[in-house]
Amino acid sequence: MADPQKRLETMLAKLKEKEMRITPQRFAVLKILSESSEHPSVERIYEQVRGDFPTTSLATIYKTIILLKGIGEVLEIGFGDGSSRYDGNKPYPHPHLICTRCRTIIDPDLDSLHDMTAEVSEETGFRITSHRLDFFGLCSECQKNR
Amino acid sequence: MADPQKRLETMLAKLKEKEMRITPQRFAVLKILSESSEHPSVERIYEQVRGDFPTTSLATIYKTIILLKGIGEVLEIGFGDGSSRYDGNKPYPHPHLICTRCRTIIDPDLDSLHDMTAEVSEETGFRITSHRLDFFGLCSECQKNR
DNA sequence: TTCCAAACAAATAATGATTATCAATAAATA
DNA sequence: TATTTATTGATAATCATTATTTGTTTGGAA
Repeated sequence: MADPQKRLETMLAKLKEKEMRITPQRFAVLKILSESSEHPSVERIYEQVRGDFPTTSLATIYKTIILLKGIGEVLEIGFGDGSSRYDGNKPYPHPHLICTRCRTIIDPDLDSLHDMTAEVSEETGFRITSHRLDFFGLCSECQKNR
Repeated sequence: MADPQKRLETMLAKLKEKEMRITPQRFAVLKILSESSEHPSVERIYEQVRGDFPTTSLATIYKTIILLKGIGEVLEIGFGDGSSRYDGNKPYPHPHLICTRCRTIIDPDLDSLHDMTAEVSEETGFRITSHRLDFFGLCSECQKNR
């Protein structure tokens, strides 16, 4: 998480540019996304927004997330099971390291990945638009605790 | 798909080893998985099995797939959306190249990936047990047809 | 071979995350 | 301020998957 304030402003600017309204509920979601490094779930965002706006509906969170996905300002990280988590700080594809026990997600550095896309593209003739690279395992903490 | 016959035998042997029954329905599912290079969906497998056993239930296909996942003989490939496809030929993690238009899945060669796991593991202290690498885009065919 | 217990199949109900619907509300525009 | 449009909140619908229930099949003991 580089600079939450700046990230928030970027997202706000993007919404304005697209002539979308910045409602209090949307603002709350954006704020949470910009400040979170934990890759929150919809449910988690929902709970936090309800802290400020107790009448907020879960549907509104979903709609806001879909909106943000649509304009490329949030990245969805789908687990193997149905559930998803969201990254509002790095909305472009990047590798994740997921602890299958405590569900922590961290973003490892991995430069070597960059060339792969070109390699695959050339090999197959695909025009590659996106990718997904996730590693699953146990974080060092969870390795200790049994 | 190296040798469907051999692959089928391997899966059968694994079931036997685990003292699980090889029922006609299960056999049909194994056969389809071993012969398919198309990475079929549950629904697709279901349709095919119904060709031979018209009374087969969708639940049976799901249960068989879950069983095979459990003993590591089939790999689930989850799309971004809810749907999944299955690979009974290479049941270990390997990269995929997915056409978002026609939903074709191919398995590119990509040796460079192998070292990544070690790199990430060392960098983060994770004990990595699995991974997932998927590229999304348009296959050459779909690039032509608009 | 017959019987029994365990594994399995089929049919269907339940689940649960996500999506759609729609009346009420809020914001933008004139 | 009146009008138009987007958005919200509440709730219903969807749909893939999972659980449940009941009846059937299987393999082994007697």
